[in-house]
Amino acid sequence: MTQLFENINEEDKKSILFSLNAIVSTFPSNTQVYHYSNDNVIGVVDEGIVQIIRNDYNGDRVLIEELKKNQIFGSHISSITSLDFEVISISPCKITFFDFDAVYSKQLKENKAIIQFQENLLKIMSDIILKRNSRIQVLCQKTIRERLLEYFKMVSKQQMSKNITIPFNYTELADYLGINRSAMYRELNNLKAEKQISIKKKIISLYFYF
Amino acid sequence: MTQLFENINEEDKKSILFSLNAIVSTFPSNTQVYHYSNDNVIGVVDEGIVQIIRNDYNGDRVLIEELKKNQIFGSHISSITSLDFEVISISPCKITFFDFDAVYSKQLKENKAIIQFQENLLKIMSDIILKRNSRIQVLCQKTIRERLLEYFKMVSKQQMSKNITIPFNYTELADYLGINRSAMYRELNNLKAEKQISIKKKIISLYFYF
DNA sequence: AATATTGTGTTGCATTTGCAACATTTTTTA
DNA sequence: TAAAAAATGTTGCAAATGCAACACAATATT
Repeated sequence: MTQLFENINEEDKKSILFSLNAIVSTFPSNTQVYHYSNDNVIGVVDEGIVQIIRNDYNGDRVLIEELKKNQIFGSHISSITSLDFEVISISPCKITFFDFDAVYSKQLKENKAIIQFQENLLKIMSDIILKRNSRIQVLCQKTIRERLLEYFKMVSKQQMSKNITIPFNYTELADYLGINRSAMYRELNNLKAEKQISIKKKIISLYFYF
Repeated sequence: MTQLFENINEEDKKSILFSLNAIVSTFPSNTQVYHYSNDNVIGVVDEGIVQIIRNDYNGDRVLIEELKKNQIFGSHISSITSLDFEVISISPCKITFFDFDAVYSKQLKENKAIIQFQENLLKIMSDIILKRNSRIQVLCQKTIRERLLEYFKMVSKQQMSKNITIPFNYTELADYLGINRSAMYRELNNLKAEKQISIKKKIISLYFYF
């Protein structure tokens, strides 16, 4: 996974962050990390874990994404341009905010390191697009069983193992898959009964071929 | 919507395309436009319409996206790194292909217009991410009714009207929403019966408040 | 212009799903 | 460490959904 300051030395990093009006903030757990504004702010997670969540008009919450160290969010890439989107810390965390529009300011065009920075940003964006595509692939599956299996295959490919570790708790997993939690448990039990999978806490072993 | 060569003159455009090993190809309707390769190729739709499609292991097709003039696709941003992804022309079309990795080659760093090109590419990517997020928002709705309404709201916002024009045929719309076609019709009829919407061919009028 | 293909629209039925309402366990917070 | 909150796990039931199998209309193809 590409990082924002890959191949950029400390000095250039400081200079870039200064030019981008960067601000570093810390937050306790369970706090709103990002408030809607008209500026195109990008946030980088330096420490901790945050979630991008949208609250439905009917009260359901949609977990858009969970972000860890070095991952980014912002109005340009997270649809958090409306009030129903939230970025929430689920552990104490440290976030660097900077101004997206400033990335292409004239001032910065003089700085050579900015080209590397832009390249990193572009690669991060293409990573995000690939992640979103995978998510769409899973969500397009019609049945709960198909969603689970598609998701398991995806994670198995990422983790390069048939024993996968779910990066969510099971309530969040249901949110992520866009399905009802209890219906998900039912289907997990069916899969267990058919010996397609086995579950030990957050480790799921896949016994089917793909 | 940002375009790849916005604020770049013809001369610079030619120079950039040359450096990126660009090739312009034309295709008749219903043809495979993109074949999997190890290179990180980006395709730009100059004329016509193409669809990015993934064929499921169980035979269902998932319509990832429909692309028109100036929109882009590629291995870096379309998950078309595996053989089950296809890019299909649904009308005669003209496509410019270029090498993604060359965008940051040393040769190009000497060219000033490339900075504008990189900026455009970055903005296009953030547009794509926003589009994918909207799609996820729709697909996370649990019922067919909710998906339809969420989608209608989204399109209404885009088209800035309560009389929206569906950019698909209804079979494709069902694919896009990840639901069964006949179940979709049933629900559309329910919505009509409740006078929440009315349908005339591909124009749907929304009567509910949001 | 005739034929083939694709899209539209409907319905019955079996299956899947969401929901509510629980009990229980685990984790967090005071 | 006690109390509160959140997560796990289960089940019955009503409602929603997918699927198959149609008929018909509209487009494309030869």
